[in-house]
Amino acid sequence: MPRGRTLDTTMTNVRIPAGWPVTEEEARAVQEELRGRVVVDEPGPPPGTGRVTGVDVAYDDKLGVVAAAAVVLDAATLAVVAEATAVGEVSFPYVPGLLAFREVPTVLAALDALDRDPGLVVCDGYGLAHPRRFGLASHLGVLTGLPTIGVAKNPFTFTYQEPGIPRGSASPLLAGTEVVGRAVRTKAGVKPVFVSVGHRVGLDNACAHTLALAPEHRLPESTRRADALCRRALKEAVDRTGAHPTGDREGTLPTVAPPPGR
DNA sequence: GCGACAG
DNA sequence: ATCTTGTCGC
Repeated sequence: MPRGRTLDTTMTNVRIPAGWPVTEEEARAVQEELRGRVVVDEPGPPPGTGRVTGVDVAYDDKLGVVAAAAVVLDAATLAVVAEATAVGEVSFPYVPGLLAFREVPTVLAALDALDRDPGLVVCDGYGLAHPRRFGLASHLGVLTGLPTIGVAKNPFTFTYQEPGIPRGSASPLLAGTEVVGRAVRTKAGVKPVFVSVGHRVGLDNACAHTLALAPEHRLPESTRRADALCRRALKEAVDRTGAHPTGDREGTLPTVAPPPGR
């Protein structure tokens, strides 16, 4: 029984929820219905206090497997205080604008498996910066009630003026003339990250958190830790149950518990 | 109609 | 996201 890490690390298996959208039309209808529940009039937790949790997912599309990780950091020190992972079956294809339907079930399971309150949740993707103003971070926020923000690596379909070179420079992220987020330079001279509000957090606070979480690298430590953990979890899940060169190659997804007998 | 498009 | 070796740099 390998024990590599020091922290309590939970691992959960996930099935696609009954009634989960199957078509793009159904998924868009769900977004339209949930978008009204996003709360945007709260400033959110002050940066540098309490806890911040990074979430991310990794895929093996060939096997239809997805792994999610949630890593809880102490906001003041950025020390890891808790982690959890979940593995499941891919619940939706990648469609721009419908990313949440691919990630939400497994991410929710990882968050549920944590042994303490996540605090602010930082997503790899967008919140209000979305075609229907309901990206992954907002979706996750509405479903959990937790404050969330989105920090994306690409501008998606939005436009922005290049921020100044120094770390901390920023410029509006625009959908036409509407401000949907902010391009934030977390590292001098390096491509900015794209921050948007998810749920129960203001944009200024979301950007302040992002900068506080990225003192050294372009991406927030929360995202970096979650990214590394979900990749590890995916690899371990595939190594453990996936296709062996000569072994049985029955559809043995990690979600299917090994039959007791037989 | 065609291409672009978070991860 | 993922496919992929070595290589330059702190």
